[in-house]
Amino acid sequence: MIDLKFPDGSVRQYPEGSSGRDVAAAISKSLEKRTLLVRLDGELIDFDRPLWSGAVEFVDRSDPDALDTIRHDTAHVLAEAVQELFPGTQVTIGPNVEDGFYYDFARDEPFSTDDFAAIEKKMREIVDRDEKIVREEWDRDVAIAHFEEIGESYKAQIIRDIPADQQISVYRQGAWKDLCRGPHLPSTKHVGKAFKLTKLAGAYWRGDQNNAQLQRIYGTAWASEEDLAAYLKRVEEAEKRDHRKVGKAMDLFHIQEEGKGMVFWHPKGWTLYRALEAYMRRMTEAGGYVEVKTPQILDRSLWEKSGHWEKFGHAMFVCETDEGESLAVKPMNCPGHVQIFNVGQKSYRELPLRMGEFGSCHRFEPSGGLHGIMRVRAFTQDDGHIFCRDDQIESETTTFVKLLYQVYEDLGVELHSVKLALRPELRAGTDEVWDIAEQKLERAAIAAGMTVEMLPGEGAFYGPKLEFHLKDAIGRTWQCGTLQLDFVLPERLDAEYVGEDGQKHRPVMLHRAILGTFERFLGILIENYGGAFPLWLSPVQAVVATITSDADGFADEVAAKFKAAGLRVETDLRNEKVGYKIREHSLAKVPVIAVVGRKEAEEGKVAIRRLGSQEQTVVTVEEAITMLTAEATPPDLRR
RNA sequence: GCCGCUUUAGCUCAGCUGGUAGAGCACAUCAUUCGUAAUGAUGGGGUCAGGUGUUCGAGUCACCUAAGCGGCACCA
Repeated sequence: MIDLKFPDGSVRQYPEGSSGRDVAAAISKSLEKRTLLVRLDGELIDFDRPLWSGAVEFVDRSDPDALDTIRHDTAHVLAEAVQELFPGTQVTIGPNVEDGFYYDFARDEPFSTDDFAAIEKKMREIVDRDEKIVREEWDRDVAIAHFEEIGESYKAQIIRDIPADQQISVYRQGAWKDLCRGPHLPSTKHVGKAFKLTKLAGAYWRGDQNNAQLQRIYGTAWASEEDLAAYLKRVEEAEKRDHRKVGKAMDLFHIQEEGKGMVFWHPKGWTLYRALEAYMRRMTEAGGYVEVKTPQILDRSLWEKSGHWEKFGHAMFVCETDEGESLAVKPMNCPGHVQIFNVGQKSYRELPLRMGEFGSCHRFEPSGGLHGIMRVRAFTQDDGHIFCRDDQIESETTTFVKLLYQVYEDLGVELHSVKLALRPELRAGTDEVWDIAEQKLERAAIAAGMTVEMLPGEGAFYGPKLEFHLKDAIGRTWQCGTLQLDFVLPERLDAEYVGEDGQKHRPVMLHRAILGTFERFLGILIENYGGAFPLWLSPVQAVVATITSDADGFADEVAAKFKAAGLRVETDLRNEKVGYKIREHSLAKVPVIAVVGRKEAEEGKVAIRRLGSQEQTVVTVEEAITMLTAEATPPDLRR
């Protein structure tokens, strides 16, 4: 007998070998009918799989765990459909991901998105066939031989790599079967039809570009048609906030063929950029940084010495002079900052020395990785290097994280996640140094109150790094802020200070950025606000629009007063109806429209209309200025 | 860089099975002076991304190149 504990606390005994279905059926017909999976001691298992003693819960369609399984099963249905329609296609892996799933196929012929309709149709057929999904446990050698025999070499490879002590389970749905850990739904009917294939992509086998490239089909799947429709609607809405669209519509910037990955900032975009830059300059100065400026191009020898040439030489823009010199456009600012640190003698009394630069860098990024202004070849980092002693790492980390949090809060962005990237395969520095660096950074992160996700192998070549990720409009995450601990560069570039003991010591270097790059961060900001920026960031803060030309003189007067008060203002004196002007400036996301007609001109007032509201507030010009300048004050200057 | 897709007027997009380009918005001119999300009329504007080929004839078909988009890989 097995003992099952139910959510209400009761414990009951069932015969050995009872499945979730047996137990549910004994309780009620409707429970059996709506249940898809069983949660046994927190682990999700098949409804028809024999249970063992533990705490049991029945999982129905509304459970988030069920949704993950629905997505995973949809991937299986996709694979079955594809193999039915395109014989000879090999299956590999097909996990569920956020909002959906994908499946990687190996096939000589390319798939096309034109195939999606036929595949979806076949998938619906499979759902209608209501194939039972049955778990089988196989012997490894039998499984390997079987999958080899049917030409599924990727599956055979996967089985070979499964640790010897692990059970090999195969799920059979109808005539189709797939190696899978499970769990799965009882039958294909339960997958439902709230799915849609969304995109087609190439993906390397096991994520390694030295391996074969597979064809990945992505899809989305939901528990109900309504959820699917809502999701598609959400995506559609999010796409409208795309920084490339908004950037074009608001005339903020453009990129053209002759400057791939390089941004032409237009007047409005540059105004936004400068508002952000001015804010960052104040924040970093207040944070105890000294600002510097270092050369754009430096001799190759310096990059060789720093180690960047070896690792990233291929991605650097290089110039050769007629005199035979070889120089590189800086891909980063660190070596330059060390040069400044190295001039003269530094005392321990000067540490921590926080050095900042809005450093314009260039990197020859792979063409396929470029993305709007988020991933570019020419960018400006809000870079900074903190030279400090070992015993200052923790407090400097805490101070930095505090500053970063303050900036993100001021800018209204939400931190998605913090990750700690650990030693990569190709790296500088000894393992002992890395042990210390990783340990120190983790401890400092914990001390700063962060929960961090570990990323083995993803660190910089000179040290581990903390990554601060933000989300774009459609949910992709981007690394923005970073804090990197570095024992290697000071060594390579001979940075030293005189300690309390009169001896020379190596400082530790903390590389850090809050925005990461202005380009990427502005991309995120544009998408987060959908172009409707808070007043202090808005490129055009107010438009003074006339109703008739009688008010032209007064409108100019109002605009002049706004401008004198520091507001970014434009006038709209065109011979157009006021409704037309309102529409146009609203679409242009101008936060404040000050309408003036004959009445306002006589009374010295303006009718203020805010973006997103139909309301009008009629106030004197002076009242408007007081109100708007207060709101247009950057957050750090209000404190 | 790799895989798939896309590229037509300043912008957003039509253009069927090949028969030498079209809409809306924008722009210009004229009329209209109007009270909070589109006033009307007229007009100008295109080497159909670039190239090569097939064809009597190519925006349309094939191939090459480039950029963009979606992923993958990369990301100091």
